[in-house]
Amino acid sequence: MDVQQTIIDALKQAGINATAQRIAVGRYVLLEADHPTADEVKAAVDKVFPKISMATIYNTLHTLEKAGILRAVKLPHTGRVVYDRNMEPHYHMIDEESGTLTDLEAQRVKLQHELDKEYDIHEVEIFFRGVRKTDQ
Amino acid sequence: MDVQQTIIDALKQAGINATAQRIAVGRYVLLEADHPTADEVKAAVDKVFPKISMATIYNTLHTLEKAGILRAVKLPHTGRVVYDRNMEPHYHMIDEESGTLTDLEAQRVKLQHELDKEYDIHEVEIFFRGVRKTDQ
DNA sequence: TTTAATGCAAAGCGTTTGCACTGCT
DNA sequence: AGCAGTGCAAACGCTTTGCATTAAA
Repeated sequence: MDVQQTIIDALKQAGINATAQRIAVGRYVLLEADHPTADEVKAAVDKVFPKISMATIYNTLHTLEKAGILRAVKLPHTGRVVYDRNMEPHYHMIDEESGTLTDLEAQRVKLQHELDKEYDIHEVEIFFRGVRKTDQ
Repeated sequence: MDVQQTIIDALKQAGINATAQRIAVGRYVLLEADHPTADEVKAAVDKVFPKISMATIYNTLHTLEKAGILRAVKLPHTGRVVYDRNMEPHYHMIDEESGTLTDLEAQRVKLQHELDKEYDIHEVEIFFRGVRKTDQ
């Protein structure tokens, strides 16, 4: 099955009408990209689908979010939004040197607290910030 | 010792020239406020010091940040910046009902991971999101 | 034909900037 | 006079909006 069809199926499964623009955006953010900003999505999609408008980029990203197959992450250092196709529980490492954002599977971090006594906790967001050690 | 003098001393200690505007802003963000936005700082300071400009608000907040006596926190749900006078290591709880931000002392949350093997970690930011349980 | 999706341009919001003005020293 | 601090207004970057146009069912 080709990539195009994979995306069309994914969109349909999510209840999203698979238009050409949505397929192009979906293909990039759901299969190819790694935490892109909206700009980067536009730049990438433009190559394949010139003249797509920023409004459609945002519309589509919001549609994917609402459908539960994409997540917007607001970065605390820049304040910018990046899009994350990893829908599993996970945290983020921000490499201060490169600016790169890396996913950390939830099981790599153990959290202990007694906040449940006071709160119904719906989500825990963690950003680690640091630099990758030089391998030696 | 009165409040005014406390702030003047705090500013001087931080190497900041204690102008009238800075005292007004400092008094609010360092003593009175609880995670205010820049707007809220302006609104509060305006009562005491009408016609202060947004530029001066931001200038002063940045000056306090650079002096290490105030911290800017970018909220992941709204993307807005709030100012935090708590300079001890701590995390944040966002009450989804009220929008309130509460500090959580670092020792209330135990974090275990082996990321230090790969990274020099400079900071860990945690946002808990949930609602306060109804006392029963 | 009537509904959904798109594209454009304008507006919005919070923040930053440039620059002239003020007021201490 | 010199200089840090201030205020205004314009610019900024990203995102959202309104609305007319197009494509699709």
